[in-house]
Amino acid sequence: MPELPEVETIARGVHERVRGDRIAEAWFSSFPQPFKTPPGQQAAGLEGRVVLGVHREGKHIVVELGNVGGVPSHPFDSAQGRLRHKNKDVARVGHPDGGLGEFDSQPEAQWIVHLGMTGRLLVTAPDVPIAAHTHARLTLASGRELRFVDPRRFGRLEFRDLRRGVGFSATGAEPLTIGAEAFAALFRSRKLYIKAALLNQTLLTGVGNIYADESLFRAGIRPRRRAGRLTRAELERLRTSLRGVLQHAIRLGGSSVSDYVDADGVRGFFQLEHHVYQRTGLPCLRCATPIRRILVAGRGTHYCPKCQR
DNA sequence: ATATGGCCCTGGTTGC
DNA sequence: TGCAACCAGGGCCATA
Repeated sequence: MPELPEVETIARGVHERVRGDRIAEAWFSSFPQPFKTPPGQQAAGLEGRVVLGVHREGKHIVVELGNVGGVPSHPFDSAQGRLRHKNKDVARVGHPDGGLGEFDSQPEAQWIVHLGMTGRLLVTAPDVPIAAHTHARLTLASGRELRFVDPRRFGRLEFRDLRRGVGFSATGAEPLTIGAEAFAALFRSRKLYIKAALLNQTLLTGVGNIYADESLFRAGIRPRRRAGRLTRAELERLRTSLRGVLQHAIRLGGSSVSDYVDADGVRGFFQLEHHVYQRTGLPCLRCATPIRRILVAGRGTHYCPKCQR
């Protein structure tokens, strides 16, 4: 289940691999489920456009696209495509910044990918077999393909023409950068459980079930505390715990239980050392009390009854 | 306005 | 052993 750290890792990986490449052809499956924009409209908007960059907003991957007729700032050498594809250092040769630097031209459109529960965004060689539940295939000028695979179809694909509308922006605050004052204000006088509040994407964006449970454990707060009843000190512990666990997971390259696959299609199974998540009945790593599992906001919720008050 | 619960989906796990 | 029922949950929508 991709949350902020997994999506960040995937966005960075895709950025490094496809920046400067051109979308030659776009194919979409006939399932209606994953498409916020009709597939035909997405294909028409994507074909011919240049990928200026890829970044994360909340749990969304935003692909910034340049104009149809333009020349890519860093044209991809198709003969070297595979070599670059397999070696990150080589891939950086054409991109001195090597990261999420400024665009070289103004984005005209965006392709927005939400991975849902089981979505994967892969950069592959064209001869890699098509996985089951592949819903999108973008053939790139370099010869490689950008594929979207999603068995459960909880993911979403959207195309935005920036000349006709506004760009994508996440609904909630970024947990990595939000300050103490703004964080406390999010929960003030709210009656819902703090666990439910952390999952609410209109308050904070990017936090899912794993990091909600883990940050509450690290902050020593029970998931069924009412959000508005937390003290200022508890909120500050929660903010720093959340930021810390997210940053840690990003450093590890994202963590997940079963569905995370990195942009290369290589299983990036960097399972974070979860303290409570899916450790029901196992001893708490801090005090050895068995971890308890309850249901909050329809989600499995794990906590230590002794460490969390 | 705020909060809750049902629904969409398939694959892996559980239980008989 | 085999098969069916069950469970997982992010986001959206209807409802209270």
